Amino acid sequence: MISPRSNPSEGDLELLNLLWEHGALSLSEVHERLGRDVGYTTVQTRLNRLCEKGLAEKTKSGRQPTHYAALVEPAAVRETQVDQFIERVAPGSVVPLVAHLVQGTSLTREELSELKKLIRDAERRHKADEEQ
Amino acid sequence: MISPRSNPSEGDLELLNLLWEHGALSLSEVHERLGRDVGYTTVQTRLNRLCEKGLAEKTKSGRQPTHYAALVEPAAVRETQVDQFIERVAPGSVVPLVAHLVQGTSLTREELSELKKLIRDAERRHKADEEQ
DNA sequence: TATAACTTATGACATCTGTCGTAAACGGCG
DNA sequence: CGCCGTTTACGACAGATGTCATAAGTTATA
Repeated sequence: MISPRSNPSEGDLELLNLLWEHGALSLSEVHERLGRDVGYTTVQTRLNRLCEKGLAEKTKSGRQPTHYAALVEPAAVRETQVDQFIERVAPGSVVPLVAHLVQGTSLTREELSELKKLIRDAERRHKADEEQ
Repeated sequence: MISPRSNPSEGDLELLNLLWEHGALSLSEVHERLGRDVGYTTVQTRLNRLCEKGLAEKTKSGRQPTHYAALVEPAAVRETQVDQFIERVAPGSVVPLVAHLVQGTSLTREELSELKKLIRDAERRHKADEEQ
């Protein structure tokens, strides 16, 4: 895994999410898929800065327009983001945050069972630790 | 609840966390409690900007130095932050993020039970909705 | 090939944020 | 009263970020 030279900004993540979802994209493809109404060269600048930060790279093949490919893994970036977020928003108190998430109506039944399973696993690990 | 004129930045949250924890503080008190090594007038500027944003206010009583008091509730701010965070970091997929939290953070047994209860409640609400 | 369409390079600008210096205002004490 | 430490006001600056315009280069096609 290449280490990025700096943290992705909010806008960087907007772009990275697209590259993660669709794979390498050309400037015009990114511009299309950005739902928002933003200038073409704005997207260009932001993609280039993404490269300068080591978060993406330009790949050229034949006479296709340059494509931009993410250089960082979604899971890794997101985990770092989560950790930093907790640190700055609610130092040392995750429960209320998760509570808000779970109470927001968005979760499906499947997601709820997944979470339940995660918690059961965590409890098991807890118990195992105590028995040491 | 007063509505803030803009979103708290990362640095704003650092200050707000202090004001939420200790109540209204004077500039020098904030400066002390900020563990980091940062200039006195830096803290001054940042506290004043917090006020300009409608996130805090100056309160003067007698000949005490001015105190800064948060004007927004921690829970409300944090919930907004969580929602925005999810939207930009992992649009529409909370589970992996919560997974990382549950696995990475060392939650106590009590916290785990709380979470379990939250999920049970959410499942109940889910079921109730279906039976409509 | 010439022209239109698309792609790319550059430079510019405003705002936000974190950082600080300088200096004025204020309050207590000798 | 006059000095000194504290408090406050104000302005400045740099870097990050989002925004875009202009123009040069490239590709496809009529």
